[in-house]
Amino acid sequence: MHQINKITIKDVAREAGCGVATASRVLNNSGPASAQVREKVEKAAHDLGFSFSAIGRALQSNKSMTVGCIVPSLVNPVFAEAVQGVQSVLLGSGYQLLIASSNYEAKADEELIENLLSKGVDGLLATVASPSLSNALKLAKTRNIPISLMFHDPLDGFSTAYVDNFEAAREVARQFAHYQHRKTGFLTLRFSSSDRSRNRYAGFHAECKALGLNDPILIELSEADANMPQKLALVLEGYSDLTAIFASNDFLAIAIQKAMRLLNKRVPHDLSVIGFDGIEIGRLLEVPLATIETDPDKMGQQAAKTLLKKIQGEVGEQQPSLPFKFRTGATIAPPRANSHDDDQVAPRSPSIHLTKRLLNKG
Amino acid sequence: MHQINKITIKDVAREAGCGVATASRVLNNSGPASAQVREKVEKAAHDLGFSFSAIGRALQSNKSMTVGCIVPSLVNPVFAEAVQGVQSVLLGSGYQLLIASSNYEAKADEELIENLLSKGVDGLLATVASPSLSNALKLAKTRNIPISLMFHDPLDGFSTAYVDNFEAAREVARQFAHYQHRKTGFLTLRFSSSDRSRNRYAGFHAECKALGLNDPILIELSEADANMPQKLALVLEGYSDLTAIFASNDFLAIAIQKAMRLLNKRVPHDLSVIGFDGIEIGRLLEVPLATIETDPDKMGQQAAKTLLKKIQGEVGEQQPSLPFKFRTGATIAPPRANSHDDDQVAPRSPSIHLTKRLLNKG
DNA sequence: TTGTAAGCGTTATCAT
DNA sequence: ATGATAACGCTTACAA
Repeated sequence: MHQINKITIKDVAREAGCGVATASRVLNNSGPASAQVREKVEKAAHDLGFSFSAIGRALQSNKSMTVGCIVPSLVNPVFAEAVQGVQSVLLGSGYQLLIASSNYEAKADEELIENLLSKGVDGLLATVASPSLSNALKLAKTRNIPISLMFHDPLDGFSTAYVDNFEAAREVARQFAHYQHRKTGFLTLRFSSSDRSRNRYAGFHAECKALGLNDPILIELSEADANMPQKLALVLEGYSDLTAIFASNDFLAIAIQKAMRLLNKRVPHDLSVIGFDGIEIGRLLEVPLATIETDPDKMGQQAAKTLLKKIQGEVGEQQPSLPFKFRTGATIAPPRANSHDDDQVAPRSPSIHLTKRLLNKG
Repeated sequence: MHQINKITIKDVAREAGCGVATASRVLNNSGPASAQVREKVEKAAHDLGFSFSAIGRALQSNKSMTVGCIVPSLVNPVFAEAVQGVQSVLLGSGYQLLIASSNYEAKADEELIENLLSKGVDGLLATVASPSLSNALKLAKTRNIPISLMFHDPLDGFSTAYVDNFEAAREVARQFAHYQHRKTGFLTLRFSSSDRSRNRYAGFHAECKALGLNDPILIELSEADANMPQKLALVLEGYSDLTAIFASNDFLAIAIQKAMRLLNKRVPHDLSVIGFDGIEIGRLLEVPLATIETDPDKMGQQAAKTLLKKIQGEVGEQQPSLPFKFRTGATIAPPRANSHDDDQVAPRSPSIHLTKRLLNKG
């Protein structure tokens, strides 16, 4: 019951009273044709509502005019913007995007890429758990399918569009140092499966060390911790000696602010926070978020441009890392003079009591 | 230089020393085969690293195992979540998603859908400027390609997954009425090209009328207005008699809060605000956003499920509208007693002066 | 149980 | 300038 009415080039040729080759030539402007027959073919195609089958074309030309793109998530605005950037570049190019999101699962990465390959994509844009361990990416290379990575640091044999997470994280350490913080933490989700997060921590750690700060505490959250401010508050309570936290992304940073409010504490008075990504909403907050600004849209654009070059047989060499910028905000300030000046309005309830209260809420 | 190494089923057959039909039957478990040859074929396929070409299959079976999806934007979290919902449903189904975003442009809608059709998608998920005016959608129907709309109100001949924008907007009016507001506004982007926005305004307007409030003022913003709090502030200044604004989405609502801060006014003291969508971040704000909560993820899921049913030849009947819920927040309160109690700390500068100051900033 | 061959829609080659 | 035909990778009659 599906697909009635499929008009093929044969139909057009028959209607126009010519051979299929002629019809093809006319419709593609790919060869000679008398004005006579040209007219007839065009009329026939129009009358019949003909449009080419990309599948037939793909089979014959070995080009699908499709680019595959795999990202961990589309809900994360960082990736969504990157994809948007990709789209904007592809728009005029004749290529279309086949998008898949892995939900941050390495296994899904593999399956989806294989699927993309079987669909004959002409190129691959990817942000995966681990490019170097991906057999599917290896397979793509074997088949000589152009690949551009996004968000990943440069890696042997791949080209990538990225910000230098390590360097950006060093800047965060410098900012904290500048504000006299010594006891810092790094808050992240999925530390083990995100090279971005690991690189950020590494850079942060290295620069803290270099500047003589304490080693930053690594705090890895579960999905649930991150999504429920109450739970996050409980976690943060356990680290009340820290005066500053570097959040691996802006959402976490915003969640921290919320959690601190639940604890009757204030940002930046009781805890300074710096985020990462520079999402737009950070600017609109009552307490504008200090963060590392990046440009995922541009990242997507760069990756897509490089990929197109490669597809067209050009070199598509590795571009330098994209710029980042520290955007200051009201979430960072010097630490309180010292822990004894509890002149806060809200009394600090004993931890265990507070914990119960919070749990009952959640 | 591309696509070296393409292993086809012919190669497998040759390597296994059998005919292609046999290889196909083995690899698909679609017919008889001796244990002997079965083994050989499997080994050959494995050794050669064979994988099927979806293109070849699509051409022969007239099924691409691909579903096309068109949304106005992926950066808008509402659509991103819907797409995520779609993906989650499609995940186990064998169908893959071909995504396109139109950037809210009706012309792009048409082109992209046609492109999708030429790629032989087996079904279409769409959120477009105007389903009823879309020739491309008409074409899809002509070809008997199943379609599910998302976000659109029910429309003759289409099935859709949606929330009842009209009803939801009435609830907003009721809330404002309950808090004694009489002078309200409706703030939106792209009023003319978004049926959602129009339906929301219609419902809001109708219920305001029914409850005896003033007719709500329709305020349509340009992209620039919405993205720059300073500009938005200028706009809002022009409507200082309003005591409550219904923002067509949560981002606008958050932007209003920011703009009011720039004007040295406060939400909800000087202006009550209710948003739409219920994005997560609204909860995390210092002043949690009152809004209409919807579930775009579920919307995507429903649309995808219905579409799959249709593709498989089942009925896929229209589902009822998805539920929405008013989520109260700190952005709504009764209007100030009256305009003369200017006991604010910040003096209200004369409009013209303020305007200049703001413009210099932006 | 197995293999040969037709056909899906297109384009390129090669005669005419 | 035009048209017949092979080829792309696959599945499915059909024949053996």
